[in-house]
Amino acid sequence: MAAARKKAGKKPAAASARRPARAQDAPPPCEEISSRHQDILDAAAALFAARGYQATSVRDIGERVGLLGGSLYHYIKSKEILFVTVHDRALASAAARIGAAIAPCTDPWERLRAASVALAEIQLDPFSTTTPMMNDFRLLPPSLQTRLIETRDRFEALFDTLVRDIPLPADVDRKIYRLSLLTLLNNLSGWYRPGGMTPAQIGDEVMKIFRPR
Amino acid sequence: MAAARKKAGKKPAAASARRPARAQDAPPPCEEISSRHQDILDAAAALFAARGYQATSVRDIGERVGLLGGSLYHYIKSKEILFVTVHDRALASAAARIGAAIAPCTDPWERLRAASVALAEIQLDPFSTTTPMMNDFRLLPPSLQTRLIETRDRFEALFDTLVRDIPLPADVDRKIYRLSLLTLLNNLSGWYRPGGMTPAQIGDEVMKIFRPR
DNA sequence: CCTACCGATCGGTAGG
DNA sequence: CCTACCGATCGGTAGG
Repeated sequence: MAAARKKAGKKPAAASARRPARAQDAPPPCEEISSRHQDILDAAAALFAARGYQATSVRDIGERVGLLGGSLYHYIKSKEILFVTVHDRALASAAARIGAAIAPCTDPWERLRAASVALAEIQLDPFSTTTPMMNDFRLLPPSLQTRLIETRDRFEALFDTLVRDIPLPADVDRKIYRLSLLTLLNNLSGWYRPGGMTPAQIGDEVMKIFRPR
Repeated sequence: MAAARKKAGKKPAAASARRPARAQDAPPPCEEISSRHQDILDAAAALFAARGYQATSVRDIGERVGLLGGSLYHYIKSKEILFVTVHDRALASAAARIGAAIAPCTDPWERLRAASVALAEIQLDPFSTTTPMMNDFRLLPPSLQTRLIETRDRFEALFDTLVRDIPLPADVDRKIYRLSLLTLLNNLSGWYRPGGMTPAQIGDEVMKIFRPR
């Protein structure tokens, strides 16, 4: 990281060099602007997921897309709002992936298993950008925290339905059950190391624990 | 937080004012030095637990004990090493508390239940300083990360023994089982809100899920 | 234990 | 989209 900053004497023009030249007086086509904006969202997602909000600077994000930090502010309003945008998109993408995974299943236990395996795969995919951002909003201002918590709660409501449908002993608290399962799956990356079990196998093992025998 | 910094025009002499005056030429008694050092460790533990490593500045810690940030460096070597010290002490204290909780139990399930309830109480105690620091070493240099992970692994080995002793279906992976239980208990503060169940009741509910019926 | 400061870095802006 | 900069803050140090 320090080395990357040291050798940054070269102009960060790599991204625009990859793009076909465009006459300077022609207005930028709408697609190019949104494509650059998309690059920024992708770079921010990867860095926030890997290092967290506080440890990611706008200059880091700019470097990834071939811009200086200040130049990002033509596309974003603030670092905080950028994080909220990235967070919302990541959860929406995760929800879609889980929805597709449970669609073919009808048995309640099969549906919960399919959703758990899908969430395990999302959280452990090294190229996924949903990973550990789900938690740790503490570094953002409280106003944004409530926004983020609302989005996360809406995402987790998916599991609310799935847990409601499974048969469980009467003395098991379904809210604790659901929160326990989600906490577990969301924090797999805290101890998972590639090379052993696959994410799908881990999801299956977790379901063994959570399914009464 | 901003308000506290704003009104800091007053000299931060509160701590030394509470202490009885000492003749300026007398050598400082050894106990006073270690007491001040202890105050720093306590303040750092509370702030690291509440805000995390990165969001806690040495000036914040100094303010809590009535010193300026730079003055801390008479007692500490660096912020990083201060964190390692605080972390080690917190885990040692937690291990002692859990050891005391399981001592009266002989039945393997009772021992695991007692340990889980004790860990839930530690993680949810608002005055405890063990809370969420167990994870999130990402902001520290890798050399210290391995130190911290070693300490944490030694702490969690306590649960290794407990899980080894319980009867479980042959197809349940005990490593996944142990890591799942620990992940769960260590992240209770992510969703727990005071006023509902007690930490002990939550520990009991979690054990219901993890105990095969 | 403070004063006074170092160099680095931060999010963000003006002005072109 | 860059240059050049703002004010704030950071961990840490010298020198008394």
